[in-house]
Amino acid sequence: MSVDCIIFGFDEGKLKVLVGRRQMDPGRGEWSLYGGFVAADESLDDAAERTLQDLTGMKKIFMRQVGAFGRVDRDPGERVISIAYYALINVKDYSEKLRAEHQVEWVSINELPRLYSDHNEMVQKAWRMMKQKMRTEPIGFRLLPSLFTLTQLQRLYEAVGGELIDKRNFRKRIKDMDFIEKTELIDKTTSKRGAYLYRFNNRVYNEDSNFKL
Amino acid sequence: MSVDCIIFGFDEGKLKVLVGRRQMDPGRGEWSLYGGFVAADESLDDAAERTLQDLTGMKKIFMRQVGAFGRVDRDPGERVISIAYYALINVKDYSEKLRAEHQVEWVSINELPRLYSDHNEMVQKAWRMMKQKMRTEPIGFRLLPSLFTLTQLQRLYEAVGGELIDKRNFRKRIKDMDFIEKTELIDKTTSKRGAYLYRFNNRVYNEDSNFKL
DNA sequence: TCAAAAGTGTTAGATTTACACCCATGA
DNA sequence: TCATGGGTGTAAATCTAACACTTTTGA
Repeated sequence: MSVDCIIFGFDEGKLKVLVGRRQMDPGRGEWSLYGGFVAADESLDDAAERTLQDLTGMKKIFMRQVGAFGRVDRDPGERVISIAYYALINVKDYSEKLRAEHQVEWVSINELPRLYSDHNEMVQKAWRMMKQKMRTEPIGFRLLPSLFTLTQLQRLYEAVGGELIDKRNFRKRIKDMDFIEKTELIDKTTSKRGAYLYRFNNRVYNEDSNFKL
Repeated sequence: MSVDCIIFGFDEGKLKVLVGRRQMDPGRGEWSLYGGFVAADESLDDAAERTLQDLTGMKKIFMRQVGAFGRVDRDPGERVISIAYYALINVKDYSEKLRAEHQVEWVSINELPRLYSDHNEMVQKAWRMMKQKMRTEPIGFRLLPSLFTLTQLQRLYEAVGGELIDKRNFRKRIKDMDFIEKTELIDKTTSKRGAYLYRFNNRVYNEDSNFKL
């Protein structure tokens, strides 16, 4: 009984997944998701949470179950049933040191190599679920810094949805959502002119509550 | 490691679930979903399929995984992780004899009693997923006889969605879907005038392919 | 001065919703 | 003949999609 984590990040305008070389037999050296075993005294969710924290050092990561994967021959050694979870983190919040220690790296979801066992399937299913959830719940902000520009947000939705979005229509929809607040701060790293920084206000969201992108 | 099945049926204008009294300890006698254990040499899907067939005698039942349920204390005896599956069957196709033998009955989803362990959670999640899928994929027909009236179909969507639908708008949408074919047959069981019977043509659906209700 | 990203409204078309009456029949 | 469920169309409102130019500023 194990858990495997599909950890999504957003960087360089691309949706990425954290993958590494498998450290144990069978399949040592193959590209793989990061996972762990479920202890006798912990729930599946707890196991996933612990695994995520072990890898990233971060707590309270947004995480959802993808499902159970249980082909008989999915693990060439003994029989292992694995529960997949996807998680969303901000790439910049992840300690480079920890990342290197665990020998995992961010790979664009469009350029994923063949992964160990059924891990590619897990990624595809996780992506599908995450995409769906991102349309109707404000979870995308977990992939961004707490202050972000509208262009960044748009690029995120484009990367996840896999298609370009009209800038004016996108911004119109954002304006209707009061919980996406414009600050007076300006980010000048991506343009000479600079772009206003926005923030997601969860308190306001919980009052008025409706999200659709 | 077990599987639990949320078997949906549609009868008397209501969405129903097949539940029975639990036959083993712990929890003997409590209302419960029908389940079974996963054998060492079968996949999760195979285990669910076998369990469904064992209960209903039917093969090739439409079935989807709901997810893994793994609270440590979810089973008061030893630790059991369960994978829930939902399935759709036509109530009329289910042998009354088999049903009685297994001592399970159809209970309206709105009148479900408290079920064993976390089974109520499973049902709710299954319902949510099924509802979602029924909007965009033509799976609802599995809950109906192969010939059905438009009123039956509408009642089904109302029962699953939990709200009333405008008759004319509903029928307008049906007309746009060429794979829902009107036959020349008339059902006179529900009205004096009689209503045309329709059928879902999967072949046509696979050609033209788009469903939205 | 110019290249590059930020910012901003309008309009046509498509989709969705609301709504009320006649039809056919068996009892 | 009448009660019951079957069947049908239109118009307003809303939502969606397409589309192009001006602004700011650092190099």
